[in-house]
Amino acid sequence: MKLSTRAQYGTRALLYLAVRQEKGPATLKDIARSQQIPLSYLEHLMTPLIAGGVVRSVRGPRGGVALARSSDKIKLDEVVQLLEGSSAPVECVDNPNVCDRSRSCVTRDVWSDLKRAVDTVLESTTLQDLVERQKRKQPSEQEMYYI
Amino acid sequence: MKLSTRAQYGTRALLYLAVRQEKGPATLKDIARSQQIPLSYLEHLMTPLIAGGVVRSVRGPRGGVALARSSDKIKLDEVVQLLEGSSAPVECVDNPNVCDRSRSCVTRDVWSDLKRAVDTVLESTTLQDLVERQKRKQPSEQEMYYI
DNA sequence: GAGTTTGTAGACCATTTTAGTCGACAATAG
DNA sequence: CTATTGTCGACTAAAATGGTCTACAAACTC
Ligand code: FES
Ligand code: FES
Repeated sequence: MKLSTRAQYGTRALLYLAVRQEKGPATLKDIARSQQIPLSYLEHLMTPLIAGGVVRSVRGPRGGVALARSSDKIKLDEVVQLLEGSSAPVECVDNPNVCDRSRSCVTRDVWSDLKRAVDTVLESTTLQDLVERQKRKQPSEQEMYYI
Repeated sequence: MKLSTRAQYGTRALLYLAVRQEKGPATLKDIARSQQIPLSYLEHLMTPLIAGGVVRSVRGPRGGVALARSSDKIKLDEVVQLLEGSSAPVECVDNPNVCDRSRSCVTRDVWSDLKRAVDTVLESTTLQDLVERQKRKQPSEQEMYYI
């Protein structure tokens, strides 16, 4: 039940954008430096986030990326879905046909419960929630370095 | 958030043992055939389960493996732990020192929530629960083939 | 419109993990 | 002793992961 670095890096990057939302777009370079993510890897994480409508980008000088919506409208389940795919721990939870006996398989029921539990957590957490938790933890922090 | 085949195969194998618990040990060969698991792979799954005290084994003719305890005393979290390691989605949840800022990291808090949610499901499900769910689903099934 | 600054797309690659095989061996029933 | 079972370790093929690099496209500045 591991999460790849994609979701970890991606969430950190989005949190960074959420914190400085009013300051306009941030460059990928800034995000990469501040969040300790390899720049050329971060590019690849942005692609699905942009395609998924979570982030918008502006090219050219003074460009960068920013959240496409306000942070309280972005739930983590969407972020994780875009970066890692479904949260189903085994494929047949989403797609019963891959196992021929899935109709009567009780282990599949457990894996479904697992997916439901994970989604419940991720659906109930928005980027704004993270920003607020962070304010509570380090109210006087000036810049947000590596989380 | 994927589960490897180890946990899937392992759980199926244990469920098989739970269903036929009173019949004494089953051979690995039987389990492998019935649950569609490569025999030589199944051997490797049994090792940690035996070491972890979930399964006991008997060598020699008429030998095999059986549950080491009654099925209602075996929770799935133990099984998954033995076969996959911790359910923590990122390492710093279990071991905060791997990230230097873990004290103030809010994304880590989310991953902790995730682990908690997963563990809650797995701790509240025993092999006996699975057996009962199965009886309810296919009360007249004679043998348990591939789940 | 030349030049610089940004993001975009794709091919490419090294390492690690996963899933599995194989062969030798150990225990034990008969 | 021998057949039958489990045990252990080395090995391997294939996939996933985590990343780099090059070429390019858009947009702003002068
Ligand atoms: S249906 Fe897919 S594991 Fe049983
Ligand atoms: S502390 Fe490990 S990801 Fe933030």
